[in-house]
Amino acid sequence: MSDQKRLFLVDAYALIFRGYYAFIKNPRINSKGLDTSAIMGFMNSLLDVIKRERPDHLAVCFDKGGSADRVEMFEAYKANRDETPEAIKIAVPYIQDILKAMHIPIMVKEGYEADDVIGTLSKQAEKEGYKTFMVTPDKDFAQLVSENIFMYRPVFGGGYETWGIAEVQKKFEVDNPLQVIDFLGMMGDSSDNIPGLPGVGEKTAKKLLAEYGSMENLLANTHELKGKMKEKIEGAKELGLLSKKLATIMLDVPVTFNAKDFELEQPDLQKVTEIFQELEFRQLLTNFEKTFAVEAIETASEETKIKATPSEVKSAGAGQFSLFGGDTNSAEAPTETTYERKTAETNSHFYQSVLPGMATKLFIKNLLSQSSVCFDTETTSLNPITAELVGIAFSWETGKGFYLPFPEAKDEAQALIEALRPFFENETIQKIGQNLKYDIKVLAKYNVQVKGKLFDTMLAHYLINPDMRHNMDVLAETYLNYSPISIESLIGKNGKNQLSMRDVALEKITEYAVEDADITLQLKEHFENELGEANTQKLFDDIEIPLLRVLAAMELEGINLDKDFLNSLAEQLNTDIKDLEAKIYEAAGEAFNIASPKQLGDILFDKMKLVDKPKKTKTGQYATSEDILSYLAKDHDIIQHILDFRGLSKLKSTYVDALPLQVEPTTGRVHTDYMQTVAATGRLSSNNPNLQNIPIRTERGRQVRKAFIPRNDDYTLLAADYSQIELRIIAALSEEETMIEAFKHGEDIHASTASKVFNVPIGEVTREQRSNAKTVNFGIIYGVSAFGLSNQTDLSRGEAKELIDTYYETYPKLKNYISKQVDFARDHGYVQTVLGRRRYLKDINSRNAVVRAAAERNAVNAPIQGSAADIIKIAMINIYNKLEAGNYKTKMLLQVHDELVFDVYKPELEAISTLIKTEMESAFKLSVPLDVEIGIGDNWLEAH
DNA sequence: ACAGCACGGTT
DNA sequence: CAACCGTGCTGTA
Repeated sequence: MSDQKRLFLVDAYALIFRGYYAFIKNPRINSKGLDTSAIMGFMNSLLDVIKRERPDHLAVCFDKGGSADRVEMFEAYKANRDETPEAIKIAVPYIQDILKAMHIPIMVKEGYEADDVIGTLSKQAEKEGYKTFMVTPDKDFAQLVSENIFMYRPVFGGGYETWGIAEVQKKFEVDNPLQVIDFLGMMGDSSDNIPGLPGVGEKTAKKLLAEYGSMENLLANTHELKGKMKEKIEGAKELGLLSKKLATIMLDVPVTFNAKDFELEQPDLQKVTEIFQELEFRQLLTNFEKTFAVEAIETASEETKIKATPSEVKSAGAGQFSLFGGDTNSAEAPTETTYERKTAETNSHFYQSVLPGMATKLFIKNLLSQSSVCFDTETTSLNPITAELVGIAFSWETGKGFYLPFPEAKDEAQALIEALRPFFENETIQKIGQNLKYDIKVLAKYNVQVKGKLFDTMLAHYLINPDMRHNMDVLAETYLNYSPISIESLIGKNGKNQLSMRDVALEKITEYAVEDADITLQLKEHFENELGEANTQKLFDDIEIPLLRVLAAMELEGINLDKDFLNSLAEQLNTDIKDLEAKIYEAAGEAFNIASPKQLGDILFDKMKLVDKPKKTKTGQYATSEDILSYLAKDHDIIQHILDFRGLSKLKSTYVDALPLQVEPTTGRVHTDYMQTVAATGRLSSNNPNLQNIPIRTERGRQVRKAFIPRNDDYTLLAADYSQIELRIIAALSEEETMIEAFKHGEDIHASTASKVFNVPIGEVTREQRSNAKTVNFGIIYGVSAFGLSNQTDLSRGEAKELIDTYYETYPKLKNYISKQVDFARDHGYVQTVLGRRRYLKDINSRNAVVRAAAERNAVNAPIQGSAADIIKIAMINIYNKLEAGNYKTKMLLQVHDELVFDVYKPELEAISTLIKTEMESAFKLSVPLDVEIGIGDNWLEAH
């Protein structure tokens, strides 16, 4: 690094606004009623920059009176800005006072914006050999970047990024930072009310810039443009030039860079302290003192000391630790802003860290003498496969708990977990946790099993109220009126600057981790009683808890993916997509972004006027969804091309391109994450990646399934599908004999329905009749209406209604069952599955007919979909247990609602096929037989 | 960077 | 018409 001097120029308003909005949800109000959000936000940023960068020279620049020149050019300039918030207006004089006390120059010139001041100063400093850093998030500044001038941009979640020439070239896709002006001029800026060229947004601006290099060159060559864009831009040449001028930062402001004045020196601590005291900035003052390495005053150092663990905190703002004594109404105390909710700071607690050596031995001895313990692992990653243990928190008594930090060295960590093995593998100690599947997976990577009875608070709450969310923070707030320490306060927001758990100080992580265990334990005590209802308890003990271990095993197993195959698929798709793109552009007469429904709608319906009165979406855009476009497909080639383009793009981006990226490098396999508490009906959901929506319906799409393959040549894939499980359930629950008989005789149920509804022999059912019958059969499960049915088929509203009526005549008990479900829901407020899984329907008696109808459909659908989910869950547990007990090499890999996929060790194939079929068909006894179809193959497609 | 929308993939 | 998840675009910030 060179020893070039560094100058930091701070864009005051940008940071003030940023700070103000950071606190917008939780404004800082001090005891005098003053909103100090903006001041605090700005000071935090300023101190942060000083602390990180230790600049030699620094100044803060303000706007004054707006830009006279720009308003003269364009009246509306910045005219649509909202009135500056009161808190910001108040903030400015305070901030300027603080800056004066800090001996930091305030640069401001009447009639100029901070941009211009900073621009002028940075160019002056450059001539004197300085490196200048412009502290601002505002992209406009990118035009000033040079070899010696950089942007220093705060990023969300903390931290900064420095933009030099290379970064600007990349972000804006330009050769020279000066072209940023052309870019801004073209696309405009709604916040500054720079008009820009009509119809030109970010994407188009980049495209035009790449082609023409500048606004002037573009305007000189508009004859090369096509279609609507040509028209629009030719009509706006003046506006374009004006926009560019407005976007240009001025470099001739009458200000002077004076190195001596700009030197960063020691602040006047006395004065700063006075102002901070008035504002009630306690923590900021400590921070300030640390930043300037001033001797901390007695009480301040005292405050840092008490944070050492073990810590006992009685209540926040306890007088004796208050810096200024007497005044405990600090604006920074969380108690001030979070109303009456309890927090770790207001609640008495005793959280201890257990350090290596004797303490650990004693702790484990104590741990092993417990009968029920809540634990929570802290790790380096959310991905349990790569996660390393950072520590584990334990609690078995409300308000108390312990935290065991784990060493970073692998062998030492393994040694510690070995010491804990007797606890985790103890069959008699109950283990309590929130989302235990995660902890179990992490521990499995250390070769430790979690044995004994489990209580998962997330699962418990899922059964108590499936429609809510089940994260610990929500549960704590709802049931304990308690706000846990946020993970963000430890490691920052999710993003590239987020810290690892490893980087968190022991005292902090102890408070955080033990609090989690403590709260989870308290939630367990709460939920235990609520589960009391006989059925819910059984569902919990016999289904969800055992299933958690099954899912953990399936997820750890993962599935083998043929990346090469997908890559070749991607290339084919690419060629076809390019072809379609060319055809579409030709038909449209111009290039546009086909993937943008907005642009597509404009082309089809504004420009080409393919239809008289196009349908609009609820937001007023033209609707371009598949069902609408396919009506037009036969009349216009372009539509078919668009539909094909859509289909192929979706295939490529969502599956073919995305899946290979999801292969876990350490295992070479794809590990989905099954969510056990998301779907309100009891189904699982799958993500990262979602393996429950891999295409199958179209020829092109189903190729993706060929990429899912057995682990090696000794294995084969087996897919086991429940056939028509939901229809069987509704037939059984409604006791509809006609339908039950059809199933008992192994008839094609849709053909059977068609034969009865259309009154023809089953052998003479036409393809169309069967298809319509199939739609109604499914419709029934979803609580169909005539409107919905006619949308799904070629039938008119009237025909649809007639079909539904005949259907109900054919299956009278089915109709009866549906109204019984709705009545039950009205009386009890919930419906339930065959195993007693409940779904509460608060809208079932709503006076709003639309809302009520939706609740009624749920009343019909939830028991059906949910019972099917219950049944396959039972099958999964039983199969898993048999595979384990029989020491089979075969592994269960995937669940897709009514299908299970296995990696079968070939020598076990015969035994396994029988085992799976038997277990699935006998998982639950209905008055209708369950039927399972087994398929085997070298990939998932073949196995069907 | 994030939220909301439109769209489309599965059962 | 039920239950989900992921991608890309767009406007706001």
